[in-house]
Formats: sequence, structure tokens, C-alpha cells
Amino acid sequence: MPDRALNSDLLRRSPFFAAAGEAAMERLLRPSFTQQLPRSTVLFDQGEVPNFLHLVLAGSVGLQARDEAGAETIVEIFGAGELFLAPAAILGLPYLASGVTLTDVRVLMIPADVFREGIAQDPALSRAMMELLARHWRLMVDQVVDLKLRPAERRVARFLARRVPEEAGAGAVDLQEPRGAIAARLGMTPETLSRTLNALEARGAIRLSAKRADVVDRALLMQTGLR
Amino acid sequence: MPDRALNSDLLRRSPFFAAAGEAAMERLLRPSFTQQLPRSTVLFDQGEVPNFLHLVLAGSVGLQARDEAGAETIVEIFGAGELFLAPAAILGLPYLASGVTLTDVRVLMIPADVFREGIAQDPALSRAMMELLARHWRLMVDQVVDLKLRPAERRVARFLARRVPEEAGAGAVDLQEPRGAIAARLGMTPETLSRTLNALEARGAIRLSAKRADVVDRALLMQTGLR
DNA sequence: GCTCCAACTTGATGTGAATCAAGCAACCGG
DNA sequence: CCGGTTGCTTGATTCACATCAAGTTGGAGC
Repeated sequence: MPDRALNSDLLRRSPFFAAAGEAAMERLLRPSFTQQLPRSTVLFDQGEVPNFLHLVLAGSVGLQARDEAGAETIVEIFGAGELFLAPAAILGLPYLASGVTLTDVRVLMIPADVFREGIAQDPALSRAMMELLARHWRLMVDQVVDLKLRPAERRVARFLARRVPEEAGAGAVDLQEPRGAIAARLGMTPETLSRTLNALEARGAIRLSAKRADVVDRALLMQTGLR
Repeated sequence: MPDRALNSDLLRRSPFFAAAGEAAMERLLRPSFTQQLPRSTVLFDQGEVPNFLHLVLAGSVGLQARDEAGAETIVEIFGAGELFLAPAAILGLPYLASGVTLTDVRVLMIPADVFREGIAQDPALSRAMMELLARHWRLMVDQVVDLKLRPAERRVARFLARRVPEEAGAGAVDLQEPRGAIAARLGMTPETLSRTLNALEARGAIRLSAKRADVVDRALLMQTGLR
């Protein structure tokens, strides 16, 4: 099956499975299955106990948290190749956020018990897991710093820049996920995001088209004078 | 040495060593040593490569991040019994924040290489580490939700409430660390923190004295109508 | 094609918290 | 005891961003 081959190629490339090794990958994959889901599907709900780990094969998934008043936000967006296990699976605690598809999505569903057995027995897998957790912790630290120190325009600029290959001076950034989701991830309203993107375009740093933003000048985008 | 006995008791109680087991604890502790440091000491600096893991024995330590413009904030505050290894040690990457003592502090310094060997060889330790990372990830998720959804007064209320035993209706919260540090941890200025604490006192939820806040009415403090 | 609805943008106004600017207590060394 | 520094509070003002309120655009369904 060509599709299956394509998937396993993506998996092998993912930093997680690269570190875990073929054996662990084989072991986790055997009892797993993929699912094709339309946008706005709830993968799991805040408060549930995890039965699966999710690995995004295509599209993107948002971690959506709801506070006591019912207000919602997106904590993080995970794209193709990312395993986002919500450490809930490790701790055996209820999710503290929901998983919602932000685009049409293909996900690999890995049974949580198989995974738990795996990390108990396979040191390479457990090592890979630790590295994944460490990286994810750092992502969140970075976001906290972003929210505390940087104004909206700068957050948007960084968000776009991070999606362009490091060394490239320019590149296209897909914005397939709804504006509202991106805005929530960045801690602002859709209105503010819209205005900010326009401002960056006016500055000549990006060019907007339908579902993408073309980074024209990375240096300009990241310019520190940027408010 | 009575001091040593006291420490090891604290250590045994810490969720990390409780999970890691006596053997791992013994192994990590042998090559470690403690240090007594005055307030405002830098334990390690953003950008450095980690040589030690730190376990707070007394006092509190702040994870302080600096952005490109030189502005600073406190990402998290760690208190007695907490191992805060900045996953840098696992990944072997430079710290993305500095560690600064917010009070007089006693810390246990665990050599990073001993720790790395430990997690490679001892499954119980590696398991404990994973759980620690998972818990820390959740702390950061919680903080992101806080910053995105809750106004200043509510953040302060939650911060105070989290420091009172769950089931207790009232209790004293130590505010030993400088106001500026607490404000930064909460993503606000010292001025705003000061005003907010006054507002909570006016509301009758807390009573302020020198270096502490007495939670008088936990329910009132966490009241959802609270702006 | 036209209609309807959701997603997004654009504009006008409001506001929570930052900033700016004094005060004021506690603490230190002399 | 006293001048100076440091940390905190209090008050006046400003501003970045949210909120509220129309547009506008683009599909999806018929």
C-alpha cells in the first residue's frame, strides 16, 4: 500500500521515532491504526482519561483548554509528524485540555496501554519519550515568555518565522487552520491577528494570499525594533 | 549530622525521589553536595550548558528568562522539595532561562553526568524523571491558560489558593519572595500585584501582613464571579 | 446561477493593566 | 541617630488590545 509506505517514511523521520528506534516503532505501530477526520472533530475531551496517544500524519490538531467560565483557548498546535501525547497518558491522569482537529486530519492512534508497556520495557523508547517531554516543556516555556514579554505583533512575527526553514531568508507559511485558532494560540483575538498581519504586510515583511503568508523578508519580520 | 538527616527526610518525601526509589536516590546523592546561597544569586545562566541538576532544600528559586530586548520575567518559582532540572540537562542543550535565588536558599547540586548515567541505567529513575517532566509540562500548560484566559485578579487568587492545602478553607501563604518576582511569575507588574492584593483584602478574601497573606475565605477567593 | 451561512476583515469605542511619578517604610552602614 | 538605598505602595495618565458592530468574501447546498 503506497499510503502506508508514505506514512512510515514520515514516522521514521519524526524526531520521536528516530530516537526510539525501529524496534520500538514496530512494536507501537502493530496494534495502532490510522483515522481520517474532518476539521473540527474532537479527538478527546478535557477531563477524559486517555486511551490513545495521537500522532499527526497530516493536517493539524489543536490542544484546546476551557476555563471554569467556559472560555476557550488553544494552548498549542501540533502538525504533521508530531506525537502529542498529552503527558496525561504517562501519568494516567485526565487530560487537562481537549484535542480538536483544526483542518482535515489523518492521525495515528496508538493504544495507551501498549505505549505504557513499551516505555516500561524498552529503554530506547523511554529515552525518546523523555526527550519529547523535555522538548515540549521547552515549547511551553517559550510560549509563556512570549505571552509575558512580547506584544502581539512580535508574537505573530515569531510564529510565522518559526514556520520558515531556519536558514532561508524567505518562504511560504501555510495558514490552513482557522484564523481564530491561530489567534487563540497566540493569545489574541482574531481581530487583532487580522490587523497585525496587515501591518506586517504594510511593513513589507510578508505577502498575504488566500491560505498562506509568504515571508518576503525574514530579517525584517524579526527586526527587533518591531513593536 | 542532624542537618543531613533532615534533608534526606525532605528528599524521601519529594514526589520525585519517592517514585525513583531508595537505590536511585542513594546513587544520585553520593556525588552531590549542598550549597547555601543568599538571595539574588544566579545558579546558572540562560545559554549555559548544564553541569548540575538542582534540588531546592529550602527557600525558593526562580526560573528567569530574558528576551532579546533584555526584558526579564519569571517563568516559574520552585520551592522546597522541588527538583527543577530544566530539561536542558536531559537534552544536553543550553538553558533557555536562568536560575536565580529569590530568598536565601539551600540547594542540592547533583552532577549532570551522574544523573544522565542514572537515567540510562535505572528504569525506576527514568520513570520518575518522565513523571516529573510530565507534571512540569502540565504546570506550564496551566500557566499558559491562566495568561490567556484569566485577568490579573483571578490569577493572583489562584496563585494564593494553590498554596493553601486543598481541603482547608483557610490558611497562611508565605510570600517570602520579592513582590516583583511574584508579579513577574503572574505576568503583571508589581504595581498591579499590589493593587490586586489590596482589592482581594477589601473583598474580605485575604488578610495581609508583613511577608504573608492569610487566606480567610478560600471560597470567596476562588469565586467565579471574580473579575 | 442564487441564497445562506460561516469565516474573516474593517472600523469605532471601551477598558484592564502598563507606565510614569511620587510618597513612604524598613533596613543598612557609618 | 541619620542619610541613603531598596522595595513596596499609591495615584494620575496612557495605551495596546479587547469588545462591539458592521461590512465583505467565499464556499456549500439547492
